Amino acid sequence: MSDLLERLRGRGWRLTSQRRVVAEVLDGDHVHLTADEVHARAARRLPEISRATVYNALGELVALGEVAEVSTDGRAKRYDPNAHHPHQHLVCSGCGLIRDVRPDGDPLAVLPAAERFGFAVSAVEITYRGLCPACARPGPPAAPSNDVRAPG
Amino acid sequence: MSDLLERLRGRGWRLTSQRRVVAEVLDGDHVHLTADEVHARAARRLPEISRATVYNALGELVALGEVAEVSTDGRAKRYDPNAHHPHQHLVCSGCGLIRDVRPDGDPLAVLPAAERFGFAVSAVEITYRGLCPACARPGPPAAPSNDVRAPG
DNA sequence: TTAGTTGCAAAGGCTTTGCACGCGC
DNA sequence: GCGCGTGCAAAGCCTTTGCAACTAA
Repeated sequence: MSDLLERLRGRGWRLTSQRRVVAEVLDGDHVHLTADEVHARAARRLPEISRATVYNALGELVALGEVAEVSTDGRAKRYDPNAHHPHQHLVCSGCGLIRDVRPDGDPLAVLPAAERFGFAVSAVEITYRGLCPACARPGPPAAPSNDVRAPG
Repeated sequence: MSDLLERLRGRGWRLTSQRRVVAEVLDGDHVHLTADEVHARAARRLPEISRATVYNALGELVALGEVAEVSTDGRAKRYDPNAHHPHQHLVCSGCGLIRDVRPDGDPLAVLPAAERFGFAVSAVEITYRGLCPACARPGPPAAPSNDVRAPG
C-alpha cells in the first residue's frame, strides 16, 4: 500500500492526510466499497473528511489506473483497488457478496477476431452471477449487506 | 414483437397503449436505449406518456425477463430487448457505440468449477471494450452520442 | 510562496414514490 | 365495476460543482 502512495507521489500527486486515508481504506483483496462506504470508513480516522474529497480522490485513483470502478448492481458504483491484478467478479444474486476470481488464459481470446466488427478490442469485463454457498443453502438467505466483504 | 405483447398478455399483463408503445420502441437488434430515450421515442407517438410510466413498464419488462438492463457507462442504465438471444456487448470507448456479439460456445465454461468458490453460477455478463472502426481511424473521432444505435 | 486540495452547500442527473384520476378487462 | 395503470409533481439517491480557506512541497 505504501508502494501505492510512493508511486502516486512520484507522479506528482500531492499527498494529503485525506488521500492517505482513502488509499488505506481501499487496501486488500475482495474489497469493493461504494464511495459512501469509503467515506464512512475514512471518517472513522479523519472525522472531518468530506464526501466531495472522497469522490475527488476516488476519481483520481481511477484516472491513474490504480483503482477500478465496477458497477455490479446498477446502484452506486463500487471501487476495486485490485486494478493491477486483472481479474473478474463473482457476484451473489442473493446477498450481493463479491469475490475476485482469476481464471487461467486470456479472456480477450474468447472473442474471435472474426466477430469483432472491426473494433480494436483492448479490455474485457466479465461478471459471473449466481448464488454463494450461504444463499444456496436451504433456510434463510444471508442478509443483503451494504458492506459487502470477503467472508471470514 | 406482437409475439412479445401476446406473451405478456398471457401472463396477465394489462395491455395499455403506453405499454404497447414502450414495447414497440424496444424492438430490434443493437437497440440499447436509456429510459429517457425510450420516453422520448414513445412520446413521439403518445405525447402525453409520462416518464414514470416508462420506468414502470421497463422495470416490469426486466422483471419478466423480456428486456435486459445493461450499464455500460456508469451513467443511465440502458435497456436491451434482446434478452431471449443470449449475447455479449462490444462497447466503443470513443463514441459509446454498442454492438451485440454472439461468439460460439458456452461462456459459462470459461470459469472452471474449481474457481467458483462454491457459487452456483447461473449467468455471465461479458463486455468487450475498445475503439470502433470510425474512432480508431486517424482524424476527428465520431461524436459521442446519446442516441447510440447500430451503424447504417 | 503558491498552486493544488479541502470542506461546505447547493445543484445536477437519473430514478422512485404518493396519490387522485382513468381505463382495460 | 373493479382494480390495476397512469400522470403529475415531489422526493430520493448518488455524484458533481463553485468558491473561499487551507496546506504540502
